[in-house]
Amino acid sequence: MAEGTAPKGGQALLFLTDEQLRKGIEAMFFAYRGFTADPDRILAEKDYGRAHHRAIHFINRSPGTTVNNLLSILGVTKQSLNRVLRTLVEDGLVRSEVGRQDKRERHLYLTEAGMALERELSDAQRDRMRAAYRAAGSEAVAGFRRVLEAMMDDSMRRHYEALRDRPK
Amino acid sequence: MAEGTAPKGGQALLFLTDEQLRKGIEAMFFAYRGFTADPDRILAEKDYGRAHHRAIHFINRSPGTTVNNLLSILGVTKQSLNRVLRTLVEDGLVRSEVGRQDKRERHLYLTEAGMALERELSDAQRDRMRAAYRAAGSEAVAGFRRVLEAMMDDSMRRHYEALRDRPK
DNA sequence: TTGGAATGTCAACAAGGCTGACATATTCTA
DNA sequence: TAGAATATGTCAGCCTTGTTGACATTCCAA
Repeated sequence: MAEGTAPKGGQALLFLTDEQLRKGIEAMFFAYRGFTADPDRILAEKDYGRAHHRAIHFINRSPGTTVNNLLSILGVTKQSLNRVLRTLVEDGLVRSEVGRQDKRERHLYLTEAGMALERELSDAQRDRMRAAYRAAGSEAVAGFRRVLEAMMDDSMRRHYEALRDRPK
Repeated sequence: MAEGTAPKGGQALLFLTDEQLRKGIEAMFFAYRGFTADPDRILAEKDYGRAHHRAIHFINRSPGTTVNNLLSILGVTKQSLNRVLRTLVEDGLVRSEVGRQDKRERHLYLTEAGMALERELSDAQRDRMRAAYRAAGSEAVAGFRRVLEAMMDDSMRRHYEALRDRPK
């Protein structure tokens, strides 16, 4: 801890100018565009959008997840998610199974084709992330994650952490 | 440099697992939601959207900027931007002035009312950013920015840097 | 066994992206 | 100076992805 500040309590009391904060805000804005650019290009070719990517990503991360769970991770309405899921099921990328215990629930899985697209998308996104990490160095990476984690809403952080250490 | 890796060349050769990269990707996703949540709430009350926020932000950052410049910063079509600008001008938040040298250009400025909304939005966003920075510590902040900057497309980084050190 | 809660589907609407075509004013250039 | 190029605005229409409302099915508890 402690760098460019006088640490008083246990936590360093950072001196933060509006200018520094504003740079962080703009960095976030411009970087997010880069973050989504590569998958967006792949998706556009296949007539899918970001919503499809998000669904595919989290189904892959938690195979067998229910629609409701996905809903609360993605933070959209069920109607909105449903439209995306329907096309993915129609196109044979996602399989939807009626729950055994509770038949109201649908459990979602990627098919082989779904996994193939997931790999293509996440490879592209990981490539950029890897390049950024390499360019920034390992200390930067740790800091990057810490700031992002602190920026999340609590409900999102819960989802994030629930996914964290599952090696897939 | 060098942490959890064997530094070979001048640049540390980070050892990055897919797992680490995936966490970074998910952190980015969930954090961006938090990043936009507060302004989104304010905007919703006033029947504006994120598109209005973006326009207001960058007009504030570069008063007198032209439509064309804004277009290339925002990366949208002029039709799309125009729809937003028209409502902002109609509502008296933005002023559009015919250029003195080149009368084809329009120069954009925030009105008093526009500045007031800008302050409200950026205060909310800065508050969250400040809290995240404080929670993460000053070393983390530097790393955060470095990774984000490395993640941008070149064209976006140019815009970002052009804005960087202007104290407003 | 029945009424309420949970889950998911269908229909319709809005915001904000997009393309294409075109008008207007202005500036630059051959 | 005529014509090309530039900067902006506008109309029309499309798509994705959000929204709300209405409704069907299933489960569970009183």
